[in-house]
Amino acid sequence: MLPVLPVNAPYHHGDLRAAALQMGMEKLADQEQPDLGLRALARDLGVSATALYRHFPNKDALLDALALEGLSRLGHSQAEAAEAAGGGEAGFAEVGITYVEWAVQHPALLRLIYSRVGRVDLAIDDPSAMGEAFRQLRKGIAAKMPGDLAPEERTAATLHAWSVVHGLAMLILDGQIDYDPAMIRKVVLMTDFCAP
Amino acid sequence: MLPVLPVNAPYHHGDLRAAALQMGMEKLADQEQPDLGLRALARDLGVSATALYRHFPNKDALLDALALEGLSRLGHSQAEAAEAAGGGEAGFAEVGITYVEWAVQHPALLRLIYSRVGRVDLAIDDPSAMGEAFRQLRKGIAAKMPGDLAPEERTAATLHAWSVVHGLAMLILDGQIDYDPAMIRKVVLMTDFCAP
DNA sequence: CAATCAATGCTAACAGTGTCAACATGACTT
DNA sequence: AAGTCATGTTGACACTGTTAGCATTGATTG
Repeated sequence: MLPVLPVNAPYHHGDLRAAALQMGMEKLADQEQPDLGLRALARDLGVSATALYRHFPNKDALLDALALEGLSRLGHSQAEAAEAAGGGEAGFAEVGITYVEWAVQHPALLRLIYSRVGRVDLAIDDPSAMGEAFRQLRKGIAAKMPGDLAPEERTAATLHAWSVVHGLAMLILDGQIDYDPAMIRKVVLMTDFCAP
Repeated sequence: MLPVLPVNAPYHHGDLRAAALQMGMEKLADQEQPDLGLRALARDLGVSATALYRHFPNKDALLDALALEGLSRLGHSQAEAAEAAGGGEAGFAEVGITYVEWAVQHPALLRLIYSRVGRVDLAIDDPSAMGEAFRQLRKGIAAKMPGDLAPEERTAATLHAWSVVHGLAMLILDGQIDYDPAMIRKVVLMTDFCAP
């Protein structure tokens, strides 16, 4: 977290935007509840606070960018897990479990994502970002459910699965329940959609 | 939100602590994402910022107190709903649904609760607060499940039910899914614990 | 009843923040 | 080589949480 290029630093940084995002990601990875202050971040980058305004309109935009990047990484992890499990129903289960495991491994980042994902600006930047991250979930659910289900039931089942993994992740992050991989598996797989 | 007692205000407020909590609750009820600044709150109370330090050691303590009060109200709503439904299995379902509905009606407050409920200070203030709010849930789950279930399965089922309602509430609050009472019912009631 | 004292209020100040305006530097274009 | 524009800088403003020190009051004593 030391200033980058402390000596012989050229007047122009080269790629401050990327450096800021990387530094932000590191802070999010290191601390559980990092204070992503604009000034503090600039200080760690060895740059004046206002320099960041050449790359982001304001602090919110910077945090949105970090959240967007996190969302992308989460989506990739899920897709990887699904593929590794051979897709299909097993792959789908893995997507849900991966969601929770990823959240445990990146608590600050997931929290940032969810604190900003409802904001308009983020949606404007990339309307499909959320869909990208959760498309895996929806697709898997559709494949898993009986084909003759009413659309309403289908929607309910999708929301149910999504709620389980998201709620479980949040409760673990907030320290309400202990982290236990086996228990996570059990809870996520419990969503079985037995006929109503 | 105008200053209380703007004229002829006595030097001593009377019960500033209660007034601050009430004002905070009003702000939480009014705005979706209120900025509960200590100074701003004091201004609205018609009082100097530092006066609040006679009643709360710091801002965190004030927010903790608000979160604690919110937790209590949530618990009461759930207990009421369970009783109104006649207890038992129907009552239990109502507890879950009430959780989500309450979250929708008090978005800022629920968010505050969950942003602070993991903190040590809150637990120290009232170790049983969280248990109080969710005891309804656990009790209901225990009554609903088959009696011969292994403890591990029982725990998993409890976490599952908790995760569903909490995740659903969060997703609605974050604007990920639309508010639809009928759909909420359907999703919550979908937790059926069919034999594994 | 008067004196004291603790509770509760106040102002002033400090460090920190996000943000804007105005100026400086340097890399690329013509 | 000259000029332009992206990118950096300093300085300032308004805001925040917090502390120290002082003022006022209601309650508790002698």
